[in-house]
Amino acid sequence: MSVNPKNKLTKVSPTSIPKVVTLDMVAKEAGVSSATVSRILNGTAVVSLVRKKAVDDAIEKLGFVPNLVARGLAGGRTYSIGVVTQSLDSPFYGSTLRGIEEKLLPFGYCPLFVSGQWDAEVETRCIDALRARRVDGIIVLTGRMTDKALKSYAKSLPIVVTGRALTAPGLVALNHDNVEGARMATQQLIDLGHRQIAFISGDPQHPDAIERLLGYRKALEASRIAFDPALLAEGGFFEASGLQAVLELIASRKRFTAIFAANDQMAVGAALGLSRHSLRVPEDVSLIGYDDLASSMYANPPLSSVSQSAYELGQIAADVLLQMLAGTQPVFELPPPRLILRESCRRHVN
Amino acid sequence: MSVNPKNKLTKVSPTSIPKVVTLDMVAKEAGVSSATVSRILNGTAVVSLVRKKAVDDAIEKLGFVPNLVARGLAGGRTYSIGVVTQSLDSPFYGSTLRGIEEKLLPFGYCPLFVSGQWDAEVETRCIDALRARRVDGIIVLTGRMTDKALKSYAKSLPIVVTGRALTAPGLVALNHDNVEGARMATQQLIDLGHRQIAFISGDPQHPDAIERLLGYRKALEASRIAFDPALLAEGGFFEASGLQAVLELIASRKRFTAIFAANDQMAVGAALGLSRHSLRVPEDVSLIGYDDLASSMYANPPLSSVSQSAYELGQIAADVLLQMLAGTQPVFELPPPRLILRESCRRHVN
DNA sequence: TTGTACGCGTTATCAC
DNA sequence: GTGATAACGCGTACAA
Repeated sequence: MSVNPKNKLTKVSPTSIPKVVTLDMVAKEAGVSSATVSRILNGTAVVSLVRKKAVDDAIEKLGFVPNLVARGLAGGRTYSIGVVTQSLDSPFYGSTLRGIEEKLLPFGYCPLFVSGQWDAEVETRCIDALRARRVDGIIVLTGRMTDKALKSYAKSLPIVVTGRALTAPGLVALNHDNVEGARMATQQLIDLGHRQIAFISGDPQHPDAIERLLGYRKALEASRIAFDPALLAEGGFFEASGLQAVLELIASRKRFTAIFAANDQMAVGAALGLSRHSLRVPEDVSLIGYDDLASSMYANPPLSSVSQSAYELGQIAADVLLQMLAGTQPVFELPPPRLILRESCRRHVN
Repeated sequence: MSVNPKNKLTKVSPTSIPKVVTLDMVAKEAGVSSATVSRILNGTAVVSLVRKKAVDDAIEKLGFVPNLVARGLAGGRTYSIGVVTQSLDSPFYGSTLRGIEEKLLPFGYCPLFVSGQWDAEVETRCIDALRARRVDGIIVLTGRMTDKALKSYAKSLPIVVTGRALTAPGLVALNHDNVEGARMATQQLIDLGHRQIAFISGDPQHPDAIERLLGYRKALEASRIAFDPALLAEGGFFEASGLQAVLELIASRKRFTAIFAANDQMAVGAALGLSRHSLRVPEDVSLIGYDDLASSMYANPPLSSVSQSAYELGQIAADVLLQMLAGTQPVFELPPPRLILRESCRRHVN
């Protein structure tokens, strides 16, 4: 039984000052003009040390906290970034949100998360809501909206979007190489001696799904394995659909020795479906997923997967937006897909 | 292979108007005063139909979108609610955040999520940041901050906090009955004939952990089973700690036929640890978790768990805050813990 | 270096 | 009902 080393007390004195303190009050207290206080707060201009000391003391004494709403109105920048995710409880995007937040905070920016629910109309409303709140920029995670609509928004606001390949002024797209990731996963199964490899695709509306199917087929072709539509099962990126897909696959009596699922959630569902029919992973069927969710390491058995580092993606997206806001040409490097091998796949033996 | 029924086109026309349109411009266009436009926008007073029509047309024509920052400054309310969660990628709180968002949006409020990282100081900074942004109210999910600090904040801002039992003016606490939930889970294992029931606790700094241990002991006492410290393993609420705890338990050579883990993530880790030693769930060891994560239904085997309906919790928290903002005495009912039985536990046979 | 004065876009308080 | 006009709290020319 481990002992917690840092048993530090959690006593924290709140800054709570019920009264509202304004910059003007600080100015009065310090005996200077409000402009001087503002200058000190923003480092806009050089201020004499005596006055600076007086102002700092006054701020401390009164417990002054700048009103960011007023600052936003006056300065034109709100120091908040809109983030359109699809669902706040997505295990994949959750890490991305964390990456965004951690990158933004040190620079004084605060993310404003809204969810688009995989619906173009909802997304549009989200973006409009963010614009009404005068965010300084927007990060869109994948999304269903058309490229055209996105480009149009980019005219008035810097935008970073993931999961697409397009370029436009004021718009940077961060596109993960799904084809290559899927190819790697499939190739791995081929290298392990598998020839009947089933593929559980994602929602065909989703570009990721299409690209991953492409990568699957690409690997098969490279090894001169004929693509068999009977080995293709359509899923919807959630666990339930992976389970369903495997049940259909089994019911079809089509033989397969391995499954590549277009994401980890479906892979987990598939694993359950297999065990329902007493098929063991990896003894009877090898299994690989996609996304490398944090939980996949603890699946039973630990799931092999293609990592597209959701957390880093968030950090990069935020970083790129920060660069755009700074007015510099954004430079960035997207990590390539990485195959994470765990215990869910093994060599096929006849 | 299922066919997607709603193959609706995703064409959405963006509201994008690069030019900034102000309320004054609308007023000029409609030939009325800005006050009238504001009144129509907010329904503050009765306006003649002719003018209303003119204003509505002008709004439509110019594509006017109210500046919520300016509105916040002038009106004193920002229509945004601060939400202090602990980690944006928590599978448990993710559902809660979704519940909060879905409840708030229809009322014109927008949640502002920040994460406290299970650290009282970080939380304090979060709340200060939210106050600087002039949120109308705050929801704190559990949190490490002292009750005293929280009460102090509540003096200047309505606060809803989960995972605590305390009352104060301007403060409502939504407390889940952890003791009862843990008691139910343990009792279930006892009812199944288990007598050596190990308990993997959570981070002892966390009130939930303490209460769930209490519930575990309460159930044992009720059945006159002596509490055995050797069956207690300390975890930290993450998968890794559940795995570690089980390995320690096994290494200690202490016999046990069932495990109750203080949350699902540790339960999943524990399941992996058991399989590392060729112990099957539930044939050799029964297992119950806590939280009923969305993914637990698809664990292998599907995990029995105590549900505290994270999603509903979020909805209720938001609803209570909305009531406080409306000035009414909040009424609400917290759902009791529910035991969700799946395939990870079974009757103990000698 | 420092202060004055105005503007940011909206709501709220008056009179009419 | 409706329209001036004063806040709201801060940034920033401009002048000193």
